Amino acid sequence: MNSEFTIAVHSLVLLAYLPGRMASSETIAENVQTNPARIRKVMGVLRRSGFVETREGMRGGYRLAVEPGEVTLGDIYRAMAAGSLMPTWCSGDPEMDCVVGSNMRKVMDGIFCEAEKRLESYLDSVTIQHVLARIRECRERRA
Amino acid sequence: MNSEFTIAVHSLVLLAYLPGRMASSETIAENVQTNPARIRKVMGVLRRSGFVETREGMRGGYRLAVEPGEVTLGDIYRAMAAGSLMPTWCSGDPEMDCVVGSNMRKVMDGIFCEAEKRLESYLDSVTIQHVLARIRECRERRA
DNA sequence: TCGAACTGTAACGAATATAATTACAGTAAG
DNA sequence: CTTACTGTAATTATATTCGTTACAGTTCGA
Repeated sequence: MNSEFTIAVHSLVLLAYLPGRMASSETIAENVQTNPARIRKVMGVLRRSGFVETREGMRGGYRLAVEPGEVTLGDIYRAMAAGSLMPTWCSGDPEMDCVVGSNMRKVMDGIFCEAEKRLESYLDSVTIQHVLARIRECRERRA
Repeated sequence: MNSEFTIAVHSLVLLAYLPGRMASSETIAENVQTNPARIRKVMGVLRRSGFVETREGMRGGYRLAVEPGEVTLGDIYRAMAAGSLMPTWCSGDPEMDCVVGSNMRKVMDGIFCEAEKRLESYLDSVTIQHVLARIRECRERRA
């Protein structure tokens, strides 16, 4: 799994936790524990997908553009990491003689494709709101 | 996803396609399109998990030790690539002050863990026999 | 209108992960 | 006792991921 997915989820949850406010890439980066440029790159994708609004210039930053209960991790996955389940390395070769060697790639593609559907369908059952709620549970359990 | 998983599935399907016979690491490597040392490494794991029998020395090699209809891709996944869904890179830091930053890691862990369960449950529904059958379908469709 | 505080983006380098190669000791068949 | 194998590890090559730096463009406010 792509770690940009994790960053995207973390950032959106943080924005949901700070409703209305603009958070700068530096603020988010500190919370996520990475550098601001990486955050800006991820947020660019989220902006183009309509999940956040951005404002450039002084007092600019990022703000959630959707209801936390309306965005699922599946939506974020599709925007950030679609196809990440399939390994880059593929076995076999369609040009070879053997039935197994020549068709394995296509068959495995189908399997990974179906596996990804299952994964997405689970991720679709979890919203940003859910994630934030789980985080708040952690706090209560500690208290 | 780990590409050793793909190699393992491919190898086992090939062995199921060549029932009874011993296949050498070189034969398998050619079919998979990689090098024999890599195959031997993967087969070592499959042997320790009981999926194949190996014989060293002349005319040695690998042979399926189980019924193709009895081994699922889930079994292979657990042997070869368990935990591969979770990214190595983690966001946040349990030591920090913010509720979000300090708990995100644990919450995401839980989500990836559940996602992996779903993935495994799908992979458990596909056996080596199924994969081989799909490959044979490719041949028939071509004819 | 100028400077400070931001985003957007790309280029580069460092660190890490993945795959190929090579080597060689051990084992079994003939 | 030689040949054809596996088992395993070390080394190198390659690809990917992540961090860093840089800078043009934008907006706010003094």
